[in-house]
Amino acid sequence: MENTSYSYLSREGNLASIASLGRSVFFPSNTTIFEQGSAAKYLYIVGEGVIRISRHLQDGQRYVMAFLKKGDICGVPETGTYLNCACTLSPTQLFKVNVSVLEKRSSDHGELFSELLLKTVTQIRIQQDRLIMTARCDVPTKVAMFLLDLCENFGCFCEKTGILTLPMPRSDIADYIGIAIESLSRALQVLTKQNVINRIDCRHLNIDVGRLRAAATP
Amino acid sequence: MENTSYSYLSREGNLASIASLGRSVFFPSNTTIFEQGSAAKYLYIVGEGVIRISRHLQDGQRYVMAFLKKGDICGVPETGTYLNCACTLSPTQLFKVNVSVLEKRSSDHGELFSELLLKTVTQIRIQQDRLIMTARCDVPTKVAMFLLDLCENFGCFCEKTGILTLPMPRSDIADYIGIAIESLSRALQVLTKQNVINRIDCRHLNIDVGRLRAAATP
DNA sequence: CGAACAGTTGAAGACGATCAATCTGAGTGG
DNA sequence: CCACTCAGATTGATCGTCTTCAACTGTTCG
Repeated sequence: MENTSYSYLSREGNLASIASLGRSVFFPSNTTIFEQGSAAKYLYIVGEGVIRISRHLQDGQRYVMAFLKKGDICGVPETGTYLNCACTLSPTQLFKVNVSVLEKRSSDHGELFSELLLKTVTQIRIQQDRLIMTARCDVPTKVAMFLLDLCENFGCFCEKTGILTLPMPRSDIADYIGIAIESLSRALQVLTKQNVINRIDCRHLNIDVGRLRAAATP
Repeated sequence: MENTSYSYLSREGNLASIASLGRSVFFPSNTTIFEQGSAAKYLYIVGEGVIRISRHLQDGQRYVMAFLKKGDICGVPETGTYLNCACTLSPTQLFKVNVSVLEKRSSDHGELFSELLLKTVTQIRIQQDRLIMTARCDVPTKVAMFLLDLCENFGCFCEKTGILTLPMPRSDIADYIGIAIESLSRALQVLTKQNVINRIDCRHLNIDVGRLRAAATP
């Protein structure tokens, strides 16, 4: 594997140059570092200890997104608020970097890397949502969420007619959601019985967006 | 929600400055853009069309990681090879950017953003693996994968004694894996019966790493 | 027209969730 | 030092959901 064309990414990712912009802070065991929903003013780099990153869902359930260890990073902002909460599992030392410092650095450089960074951070958020969906929702809900995503983001839904044109076959959808093709078919049956969708042919569905949104809420 | 402290990330993420470095290319429907495992020389930004990103697993199964649409990005390299394969679902126009161009730009700027970018790209890869695990593996396999991760990456496994010290309670593990606490307990039973692990007390396990690695392979 | 593939439907079984009961172990106060 | 307590962890029994395998339907294209 040649190492020339992507060395910009393959160097030691120790985050030293970022950590040096912040200050070292300590937390005892079982302490909240930041709350879900609060303003994301700091980015943290773990020095020592183990941290739990978790998400509190509407229904009271909890999902643990990650366990962080030395060299890991959390609090990279995208929307301005923390999407998850962070809590120590052991006495922990962190480097705390003010996000405004990054802002300042960004203007010194070109937009290229910050654009790329934004895209990757967005993708992490999307994958987190998907992870929760995969782990916690039943099949009809998963399918509804997928259809809603198609309607809202893929430009294959006609608002006038209410018709969604599926750009991919059943097998791709099933492999995306992580279910069997047959389960997908049955979930579409369920949604049809609930008058959420109406099958025109296998690539065209009539959608009641309001009901779909309800069906896509766990 | 104030917009000052993170505007470096909140500007329109259209990737225009990156796309401008590449050239426009077209693919017909149902065409492979890149194969899983091949050298990652280009980064792609979707102009028009829908692309399927999928992963082929060892056992012949397939998992669809994502469907990409206008403005989405794929092929951001981390390890030097593509981890997934990309295939068009419709006629597609893309911007194809040589990774070496990014390399060149990186050296012009500080290391800060490329370090951050590497971290986020790594996190995306880890989340992808976790997504596959969550969707496709049975509970004992999931638990084995988790324990192996702890042994290899969290510094809580003593090679001499073969004892793993769990840094978190059962509830955290279960919420991380996405299973019930009781299922976790039963999975540990199964692994014990297979002589993969041996319970000392609820925070300490004797581990047979070789067998654990086997149990963690789907 | 019929072959080949995509999608749907049916029946059986496996797996994990849930609820309830029990066990363990660390911390507390007598 | 020993009961007592309470949360965490395990075990048992039951039930529902999703997978699997199989048969069938429908659609596209030579």
